[in-house]
Amino acid sequence: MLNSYSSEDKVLLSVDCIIFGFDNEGLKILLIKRDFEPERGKWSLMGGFLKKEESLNNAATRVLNHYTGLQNVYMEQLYAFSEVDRDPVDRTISVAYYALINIENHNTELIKNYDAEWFNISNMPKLIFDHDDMVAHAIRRLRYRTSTKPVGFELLPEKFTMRQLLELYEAILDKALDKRNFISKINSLDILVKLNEKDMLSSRKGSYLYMFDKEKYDAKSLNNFALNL
Amino acid sequence: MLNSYSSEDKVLLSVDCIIFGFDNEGLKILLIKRDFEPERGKWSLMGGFLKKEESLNNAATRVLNHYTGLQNVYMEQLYAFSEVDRDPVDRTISVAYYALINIENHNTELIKNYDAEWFNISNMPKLIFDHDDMVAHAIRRLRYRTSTKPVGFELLPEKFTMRQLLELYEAILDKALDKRNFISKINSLDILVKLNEKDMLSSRKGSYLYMFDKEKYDAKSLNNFALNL
DNA sequence: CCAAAAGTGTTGTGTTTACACCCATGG
DNA sequence: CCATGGGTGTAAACACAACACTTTTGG
Repeated sequence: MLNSYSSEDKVLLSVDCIIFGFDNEGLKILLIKRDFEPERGKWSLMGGFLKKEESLNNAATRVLNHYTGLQNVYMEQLYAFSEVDRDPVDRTISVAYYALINIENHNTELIKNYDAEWFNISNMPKLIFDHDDMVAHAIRRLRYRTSTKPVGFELLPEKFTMRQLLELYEAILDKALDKRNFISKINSLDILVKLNEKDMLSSRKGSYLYMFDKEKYDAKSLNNFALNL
Repeated sequence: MLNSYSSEDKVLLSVDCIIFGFDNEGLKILLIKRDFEPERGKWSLMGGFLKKEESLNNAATRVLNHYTGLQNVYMEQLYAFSEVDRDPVDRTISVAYYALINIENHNTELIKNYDAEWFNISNMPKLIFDHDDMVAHAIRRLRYRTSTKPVGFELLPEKFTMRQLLELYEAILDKALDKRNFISKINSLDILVKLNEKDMLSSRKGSYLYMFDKEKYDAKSLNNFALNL
């Protein structure tokens, strides 16, 4: 009789998503007002339970899509949170994921219906359960990941200015960066294309738009792009 | 009726441990010969199921202690593996942990009884299920962690020579390091104490023994010791 | 013509790498 | 006395950090 591990305990597994976005006000995360007990009305990450016939990655993707309407989003598994009393209702282990989205692309209708809201990471409400820990983890991981892989572009529109890119890195790393040094480091990586097109909204002179050149980046097959900021 | 999420699926959760050790032959991991079906007789990581009343960290610690007799071991959660068909017997999500132990300290009787064996990481058998992935993950994480936190010492005896430390880093990073540069980097961190005691086994001249000075390290409260090797 | 942001290089400092010889000792 | 590993410093190349002025143009 070997087709089950019959005497072992089974538990609930959930995923919780830390959804990052970026705009000219800084780095933000998307939170939802919980509409069921316990902790109804408190702010929470977006989550859901793992179904028996899906992987954790699938579950995280499903949850993200459900709340934002988005697909093909950069997501990464963070950590499994498993303190026995972390959820007062039932024993639940939660695997946290973070996602990087272009804040302009998601379905604003959808998030309004869910009572969701973007919060600046420096100005966030207290969250339920251990969700604050999850967010802290996510920010640490995002800092590491952005200095190691070109994932920052996921948070920007397809075409962006150097100023936007600079401000993105400043927001993620939470420190001021030198404009000239930053630009020459980025240029030395040789993974952007400069377009013959300017963004005229931010200044009279206008500033050039750039795009991330994924082909070029992949061709280099760096396993680590070591952006030492 | 709010004291359960009653309609959600429950699943089995297990932990699997990648146990690293180091000796003069290199970096090793401890594997066990599986003694039940399926895959009886194949090599496997040491694992066990999560019990309802313990956290994942507790479960990992319990499993490690069960197989090695060790306590107070450096362990870190790696990643949750959740492909639907990863375990043919039953739907099981497994959270991988890695541990760093001083290979001389564990209970050799115990591991003999369990049909366990140390394998050099460059010379490992194929493992069951997705355990090879877990090991690959663990090695990557160990590389990152050792260049960022002083965890390498967990793999060495309390007193060790510079040569041992050098060879440890060479084994972890899988590359040759320059002896003089390595020693001056380590010394510049100022976290070792040089003892008035030599190891006379490795050479006629004898080489000085060192200890990691945790107090000194903590006092500096570096959040990252940036050993750029 | 002026306010506001864009764009652009150089220099000093510190870090990293490459490299080779003498020392101490047990046998 | 010699074989073996232990221990030590310097110079060149490179990467990083600090720094300020000119350009453009809409209003």
